[in-house]
Amino acid sequence: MTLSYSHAHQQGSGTTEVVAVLVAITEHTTRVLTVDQGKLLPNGPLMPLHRSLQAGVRQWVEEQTQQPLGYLEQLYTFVDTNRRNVDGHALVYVSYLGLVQETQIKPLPSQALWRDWYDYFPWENHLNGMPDIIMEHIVPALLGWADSASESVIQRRRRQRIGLCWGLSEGALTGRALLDKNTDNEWHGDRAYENREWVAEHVLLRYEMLYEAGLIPEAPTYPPSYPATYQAQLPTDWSQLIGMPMYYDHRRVIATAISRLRAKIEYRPLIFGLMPDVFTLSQLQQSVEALSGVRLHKQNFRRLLDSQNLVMETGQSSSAQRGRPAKLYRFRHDIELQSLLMDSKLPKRK
Amino acid sequence: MTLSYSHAHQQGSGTTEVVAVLVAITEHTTRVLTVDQGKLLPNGPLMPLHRSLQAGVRQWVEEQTQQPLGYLEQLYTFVDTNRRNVDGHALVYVSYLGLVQETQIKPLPSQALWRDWYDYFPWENHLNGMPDIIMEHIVPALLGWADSASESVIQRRRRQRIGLCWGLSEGALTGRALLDKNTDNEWHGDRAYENREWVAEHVLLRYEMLYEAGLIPEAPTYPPSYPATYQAQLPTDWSQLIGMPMYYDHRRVIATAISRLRAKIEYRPLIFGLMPDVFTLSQLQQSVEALSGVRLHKQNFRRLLDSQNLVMETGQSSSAQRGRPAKLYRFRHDIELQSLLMDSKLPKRK
DNA sequence: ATATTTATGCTCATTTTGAGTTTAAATAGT
DNA sequence: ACTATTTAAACTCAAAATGAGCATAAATAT
Repeated sequence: MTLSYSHAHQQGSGTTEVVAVLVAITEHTTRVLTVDQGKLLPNGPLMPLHRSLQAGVRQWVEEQTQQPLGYLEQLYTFVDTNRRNVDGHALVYVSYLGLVQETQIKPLPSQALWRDWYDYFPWENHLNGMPDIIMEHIVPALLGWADSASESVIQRRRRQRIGLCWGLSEGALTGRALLDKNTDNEWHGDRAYENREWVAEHVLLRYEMLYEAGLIPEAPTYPPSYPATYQAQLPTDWSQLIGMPMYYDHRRVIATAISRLRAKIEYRPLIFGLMPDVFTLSQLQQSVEALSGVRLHKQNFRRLLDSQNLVMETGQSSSAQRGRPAKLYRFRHDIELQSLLMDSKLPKRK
Repeated sequence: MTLSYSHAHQQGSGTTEVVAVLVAITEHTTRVLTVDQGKLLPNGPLMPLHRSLQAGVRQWVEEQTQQPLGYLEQLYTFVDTNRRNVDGHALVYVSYLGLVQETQIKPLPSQALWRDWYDYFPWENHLNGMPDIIMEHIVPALLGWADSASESVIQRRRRQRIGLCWGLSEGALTGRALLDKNTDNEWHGDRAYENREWVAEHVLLRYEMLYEAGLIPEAPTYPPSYPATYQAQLPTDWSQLIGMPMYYDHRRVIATAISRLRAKIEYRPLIFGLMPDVFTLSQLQQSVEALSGVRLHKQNFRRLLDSQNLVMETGQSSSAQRGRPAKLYRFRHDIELQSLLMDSKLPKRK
C-alpha cells in the first residue's frame, strides 16, 4: 500500500493556515481532538478578517468542532512546498497547542473525534513499562538505518543519537544486542537494554528519527530500503504497529505539542488547564502521568506540589475511590502568576 | 514626536516574511545584526523558490549582510495586520534566532551594523548592578499604570506582575516606596527594593509589560495617558532612556530572541555557537554573563562545566591577560549531542 | 622585591532529591 | 462482624546538588 499522505492541494490566494492540537484528559487518557476520521487536526486558512493568528485558530476550531478553547499557545510554523496557492507560494501553517478541561468538553459534530494520543505514538506510553515494540522492532530497525550510512563517522553518530533518544546504553546498541534477541545468552534481559534514562519530552526527536529513517508511513523514504537483514525484520503489519498515520505532516505537529507539553509541565503549572476545579492529589498525579507517559513517585510528587504552593485544600474530601477518602484541592489562582514566572538554573550571581 | 513605527506597507502577492535575530559576542558585548540604521532586522519575503523557511532566512540574511549563518532556530511567528498584500491578506512574519562566532564575522555592507543589544533594552544589563532607570523611572511609571486600571482586582494583579517581572518585593511596590524616592526616610535604600530575585530570562515579559503600559515608543498607546502624578515623572528625553526604537515590531522580536537564548543557555550548550574554537574558562564565563546580563560565581560556574563534561583542555595556556596564565579549552564536539538532549525535573518515576 | 591580578583547587553548611517505612481510614468479601 | 485489601498521607534518611567562602599558584605592574 502506498497511500500518499501529502496530497497536492490547490489553494486560493492565501498562503497561511492555522492548525490546532487540542488536548484533554478524559478517563485517565490523554486525547487529541481530530477531524476527518482522525487523519487531520482542526485547521483553516488565515483570512483578512482575522485580527490575529489566535483569533484564526479559535474561529476555525470552534467552527469545525464546536469546542470552545481556553489556554492557547503557539507551537511552531511549518512550510509545505507540496501545497501552493495560485501564485505558486508555498503553504505556511502555524500550529497551536490548546488545553481543554474535561468539564468543558462539548458534544462533537460527526467528523470530529477525541483520540488517545498514544494511538499515534504507541512507543511513547511507558505507563506499564517500556512497550515491547521499542526493543523488538524499532531499535533493530534504527540500527539497520545507522549501519546503512556510507561513512563510519555518521554510523557512530547515528548510534549515539539512537541511544540518547531511546534511553539505551552503549551496550544495548552493539551488534550483539541485536543477536541476543534470538540467541538468549547472558546478555539478554532488561538490564542490558534499559540502563539509560528515558527522557519523556524527547517525543519530537524520536519521531523525527523514525521519519528520517523512513519508518513512518508519512515519510517520503517509506518503506525503508536499507540492508535486508534489518528490513526483513519489519513485520507485515508495520504500518499498524507504528501508530496511526495522518495526512500532510499533522502527526509531526502532535509530536511537537507533546514535546512542548511534557517539557513545560515540569516548570510551569500548565496542568491547570487540564484539571477540573476541584480534584484529589492522586487525580492530579494521574493526569501528569498520563501526559508524561511515565509513573511518578507519589510522596515526592506531593512534596514538590507542597513546596510550589500551587494548590490549597478545600476542606472537603472525596470517597469516590476504594480506600481512605482523599482530601480535595483546588489551584491557588491568586498565585498563578508567580508560578508562571518562576524558574532558573545557572549558578547564582555573586 | 509621534514617529509611526508601523508604516503601512504595500506588498506583492506574497504574505510571508522571514526575520532574523543574529547574535554574536564581540569585545565582551552581546550584539545583534541590524540593517537600516539599526531600525530593522534583516528580513525578506518567503519566495516560491525557497525550499524551506530556513533556506529563506539564509538567503536574505546573506544577501543583506554578507554574513553566513551557522546555528539557526525558529523563534515565533507574528502577524502584522497593518501590512497587507494586494489581496488584503495580512503579513505573517516568521522570526529566527541565529548564532555567529566572532571569528566568523565578515565585513558588512554599509547599511548593516552589529549593535549592542542593550542599546535596545538598557534595563536588561545588570552586569554592574541594577540600572538606575528601573527604580527611578520604570517602576514608578508602571505603578501609575497599575493604579490607572478601573477595577481594584486588576490593579492588584498588575502590581503583582510588576513585582514578579522586575524582581521586587511587595514592600517596594507600596505607594510608600514611591514617595521614599524623594523623602529619604528609613525605608530608602537598596534593601527595600531588591529583595526578590531578578530572573534574567523574563526579557519578553518585561518588554510586553512596558509595551502594554504605553511606555515603549512602538506601542499604539504611547505616550501613556494615566494620571499626571506618574506621567509627569517621565523625563522629556524618555524615548532616549527607554532604548532605541525600531520599525514594526522588530524590537519585540529581539526581546523574544534574548528570552529564548537566556532560558535555553541554562540547559543546552548553545554557547557553543558563540565561542571561538579555543578559549579560557574566564572568557566562556564572560560570554555567558554578557548574554544573561548578570554576574556568576566563578568557582561554581566551573564546577558546573566540570560536571557537564562539555569542555576539554587543549594542553596549552594563554597569557593574554594580566595574572596567572589560563588553561585553554575546547568544546567536546563528540559529546555535543548528549548534552543537547539532557534535561528533566519532575520527580523520578517509581 | 613586593603588591596586585588572575586562575584554580578545596572546604563546608544547607537544600534538594530519590527512595523508602509507618500509620490512618476507608471498602470488599466472607 | 471481621479480616484482607486499598488508598491516603505523614515521616525518615542517605546521597547529591547548590551557594558561598578560603587558600594557593603563577603570572604582571611598579
